[in-house]
Amino acid sequence: MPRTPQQSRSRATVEAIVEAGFRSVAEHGAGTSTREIARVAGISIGSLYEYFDNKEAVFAAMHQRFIDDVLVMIRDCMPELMTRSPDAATLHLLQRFGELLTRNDERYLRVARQLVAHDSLRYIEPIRDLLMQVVTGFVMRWPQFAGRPDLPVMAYIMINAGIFTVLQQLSSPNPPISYDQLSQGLADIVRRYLDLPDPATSGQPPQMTPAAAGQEQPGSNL
Amino acid sequence: MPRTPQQSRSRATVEAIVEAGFRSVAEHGAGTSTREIARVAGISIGSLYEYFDNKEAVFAAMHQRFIDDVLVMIRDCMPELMTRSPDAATLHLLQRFGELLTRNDERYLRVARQLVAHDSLRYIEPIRDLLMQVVTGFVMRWPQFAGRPDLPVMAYIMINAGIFTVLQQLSSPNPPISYDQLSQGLADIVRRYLDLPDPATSGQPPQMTPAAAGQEQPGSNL
Amino acid sequence: MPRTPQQSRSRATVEAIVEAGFRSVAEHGAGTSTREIARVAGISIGSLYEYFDNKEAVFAAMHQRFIDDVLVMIRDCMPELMTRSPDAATLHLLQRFGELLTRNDERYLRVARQLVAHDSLRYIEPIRDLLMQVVTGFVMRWPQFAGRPDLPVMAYIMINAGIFTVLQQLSSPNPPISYDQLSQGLADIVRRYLDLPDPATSGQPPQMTPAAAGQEQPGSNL
Amino acid sequence: MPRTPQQSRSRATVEAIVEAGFRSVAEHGAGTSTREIARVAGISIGSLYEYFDNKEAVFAAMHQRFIDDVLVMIRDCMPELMTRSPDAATLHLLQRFGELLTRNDERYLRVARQLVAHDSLRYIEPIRDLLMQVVTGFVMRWPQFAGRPDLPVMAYIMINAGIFTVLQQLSSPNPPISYDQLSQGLADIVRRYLDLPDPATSGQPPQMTPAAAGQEQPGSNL
DNA sequence: CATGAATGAGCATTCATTCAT
DNA sequence: TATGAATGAATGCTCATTCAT
Repeated sequence: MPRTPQQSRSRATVEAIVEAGFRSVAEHGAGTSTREIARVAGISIGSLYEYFDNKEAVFAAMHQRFIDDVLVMIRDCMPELMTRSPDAATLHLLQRFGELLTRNDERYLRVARQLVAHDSLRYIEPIRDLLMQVVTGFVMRWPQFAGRPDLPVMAYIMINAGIFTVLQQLSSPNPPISYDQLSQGLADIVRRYLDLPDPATSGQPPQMTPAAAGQEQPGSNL
Repeated sequence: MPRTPQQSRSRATVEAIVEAGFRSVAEHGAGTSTREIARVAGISIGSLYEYFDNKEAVFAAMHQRFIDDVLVMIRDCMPELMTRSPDAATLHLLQRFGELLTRNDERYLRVARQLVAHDSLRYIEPIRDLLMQVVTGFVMRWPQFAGRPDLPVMAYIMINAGIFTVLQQLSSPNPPISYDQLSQGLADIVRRYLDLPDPATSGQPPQMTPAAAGQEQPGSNL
Repeated sequence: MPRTPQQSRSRATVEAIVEAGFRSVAEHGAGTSTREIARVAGISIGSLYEYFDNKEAVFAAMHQRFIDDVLVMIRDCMPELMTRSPDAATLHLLQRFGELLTRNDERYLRVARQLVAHDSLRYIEPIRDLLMQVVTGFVMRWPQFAGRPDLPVMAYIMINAGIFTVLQQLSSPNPPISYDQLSQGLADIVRRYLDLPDPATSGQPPQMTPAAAGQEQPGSNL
Repeated sequence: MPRTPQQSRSRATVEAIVEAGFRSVAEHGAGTSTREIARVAGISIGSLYEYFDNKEAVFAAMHQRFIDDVLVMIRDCMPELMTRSPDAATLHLLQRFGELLTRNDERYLRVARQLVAHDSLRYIEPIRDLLMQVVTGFVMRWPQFAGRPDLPVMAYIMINAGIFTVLQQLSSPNPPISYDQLSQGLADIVRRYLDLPDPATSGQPPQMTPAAAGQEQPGSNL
């Protein structure tokens, strides 16, 4: 029955343990021991168990920390995203997501791969849900997309494709394509799905207004 | 240390161990023990170590077996694939891939998720390489795709997207979309990338000839 | 190290700890922790160690409390016992003893069994000594018993037999005989030892006077 | 899943562990560790767990060993017991029981006290049952006892009284009475219950025949 | 070749006790 | 006096691996 961190000292210790958890996983993999985590945190093994019920709880805290940071990142992006076209927004989000995963010695990247291996995949649902909200936001701005019956399905697929190809990309020691190419490719898939013009070949301004975008594509093939 | 299986008896034992490995992982998860594997294989733990250096080697053999079976499956499909349009071929391949992963108590699905969690992601490179060959095969039949500078990149992305979204789909207890929707969606992404006509709305026959396909889409909007 | 409780506040804290000890043992068994005892007592673990040297000391205090309560109970009974015949007194005492052991969630029963398991059996000596005094009291009232050379030995045996068979009886989930049968049986053993008449078959009043009792059994076969 | 000891080597190891269990409990008390038991047995901790599921299983084996030895002892006595009067048989049994408990550094004495402390009291039921059979044997030889309605109850009480007073006696460092006095006293209680003549004062031979005993006590208070 | 008993490092977890505040 | 965070030795148990037979 670990204490709830009420005081600043306790809070700092909890923080140190989670931090040590990331570091230990980075160094020894998912099979790292509570002893190692405590050692890295600079506390005794007994103290670790003062703050966490068991090893699982430490990992859950790490997972939650990762998820929370992703959610914060997306929310931070939200206003910026809404000023862009869907494909440009995709590009922007992928950049930010890649940065987040590789920050701090790639700690989140390792944790994210653990999440895939465990049943813990459910942990990423909040992320998918928030991204679906982003899609909904776009639909309100580009009403011509609203009628597509396959929008929810395609959004779900593209979100998953984005998450997992990025994970795979960042986990590869020698990826055959660059992260930029990956991002551009995913954005291209989004653009094609929405029948948006190719900014590289089109003479039109890439930063079209939502209203204009809708009018320019009256014959949307849906 | 362990002998190379030269004789048929030895080969059969190795086979039994790998098979037992799949069964044990299916029943006890990735943390299954060498004892359990030996027990299921019907041999002594000592014999297991006659044929495999260590536990890791057994898992590596299982991974290799999985990869080999995927490669065989793709090669088997190859003639059939070449008679279809790229998007129809995608659909066909995804069906076969899904079947392979869920065969035998989902044994390959479990192993595939382990591959993601480990550094073992490199194991799937041969699969990607073979799929790239499939793409090359299509390019030879549909010459109009050959000139696309982004083809290798987009193929790589779509292959990865296909593999990982399928893994994620099959691993979800309650996926929000069906496997069929996922396959259709991925095929749709391929179709849009290649500017192929939507078989559902187009009045043209979906099983167009390669030559026709090229000529029918002269004004491709890319 | 721990202070002697001189002030009422301290005395109350000691009391709270002992009380919490009984409650914790009742709930978590003999292996309950000092943390749990402190928690139940509503004090910090640090405070517990202000009043008790160690865990053992808390248990010793509980044992002492149990012994003291038994002694008080016997002393309270004393006048009543002296008005009865020895076998009737035995019956009365066994009833009171049983009640004491099962009071308060059987707390004393649990403690008593611990005493048997530990070397702590010496704790019950004061009880035996007091019961021997009860016997002495009877001897003064029934002088004909005084001459028996085996009286101290038999008294000792019967006292022990009474204590342990009662403990065993109360600890059994499904005892083959009832507590009442046990008490009657033990009283019967006392009655037979003293050659007292069977109250069930004898026409004489069971509440004979001590003097009469002696005269009625002149030919005692001892 | 510890192996069943099939081979003589295994059987010897199991034996060594049980033996070490007794020794460890003798030295360190009931709280002795599996490590200590393994050390005393001269094997590794891993081997201990090859033969026993867990610590509890080792203790259960010790308990069983004790119970079995008591049962064997009683069965060995049985023919001898049946040639004696009930009180003489009681005396004989108590001597043998005392010897068994104090053999081998009093190992069984310590274990027996543990049995009292645990819920393991149920372990001694087989002993009580066998002793009840002994009583039944006597009843068949001394038919005049058969009609006593309180015989089962009194037998149960005396058996328990015998077991627990002996345990208590042998556990006391300075018992106020001798083991011989205790045995004589318990036998005396039996004799009085059955209205047998006092062998010390009676001119009759103590080894009366069962038939004679029945005839000599026609006015048995039953 | 096969066996399986034996090993012991390692792990998660507990808990009596201390001591700085 | 009181607190409770911190400690770390100790425990029950697992399991990959070895090696004598």
